[in-house]
Amino acid sequence: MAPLADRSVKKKEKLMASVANESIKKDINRGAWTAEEDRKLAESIEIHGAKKWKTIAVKAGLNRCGKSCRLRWLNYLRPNIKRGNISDQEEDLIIRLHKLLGNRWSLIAGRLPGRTDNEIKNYWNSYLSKKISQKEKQSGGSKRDGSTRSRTEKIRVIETVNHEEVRKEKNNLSSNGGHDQDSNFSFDVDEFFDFSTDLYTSEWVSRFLESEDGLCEL
DNA sequence: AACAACCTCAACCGCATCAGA
DNA sequence: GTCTGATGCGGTTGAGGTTGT
Repeated sequence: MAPLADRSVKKKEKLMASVANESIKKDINRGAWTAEEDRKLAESIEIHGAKKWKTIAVKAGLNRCGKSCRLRWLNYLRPNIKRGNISDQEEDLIIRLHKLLGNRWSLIAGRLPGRTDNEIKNYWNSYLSKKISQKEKQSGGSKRDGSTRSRTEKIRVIETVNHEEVRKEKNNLSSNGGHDQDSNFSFDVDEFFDFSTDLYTSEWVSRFLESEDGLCEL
């Protein structure tokens, strides 16, 4: 691995190279937030509300883009945020919801009060994905050693497994209702379920979670 | 102790969607 | 209808910390 200083230089070069990026043209602050910036952002949101992020950034006197402010607020400064130590129950819920919804992190986060989509995504990518890989290895599913995969590749594998599991879940559910049990049944979760409204998703997920207790074997 | 390899998580990027003009 | 700016989301990156040799 390249030394930290080298990596930093490379990152800067990469950033400067992307001339099209508006924020760079305007010489906007990037990287880690300072306590002072956090304070200014929180104050500005208190006054203007958590909307119009560009305005909030300007009014707060922050040399940041609106997107960056929004992300900082949602993932770090927002009240009632739970940090660290994801409980067994939460972990179980994440696994079950991911099985159902795939990488829809915001929807999953919506079912876990105080948790952010970013946190759940990170937790999945850094911890749960490995747990599932190990589980797969134990069941003799993969010929290749999981440790040799790149992270992106690992995620892809999980996604594939996930879609297969979702299909099975739906077959199970539909068979309960006396529907098609054909093993060649092809299922597209996006086509079949309308995720366009949170209300629908929320209701459906609740019913799913109530009805599938014990389905997760991890 | 020094270095490399690995891990975690905050932050960024690009794209899609939405809302208002 | 379409253009434009704002917002939201998922994928990816990389700084800094931890662990292994």
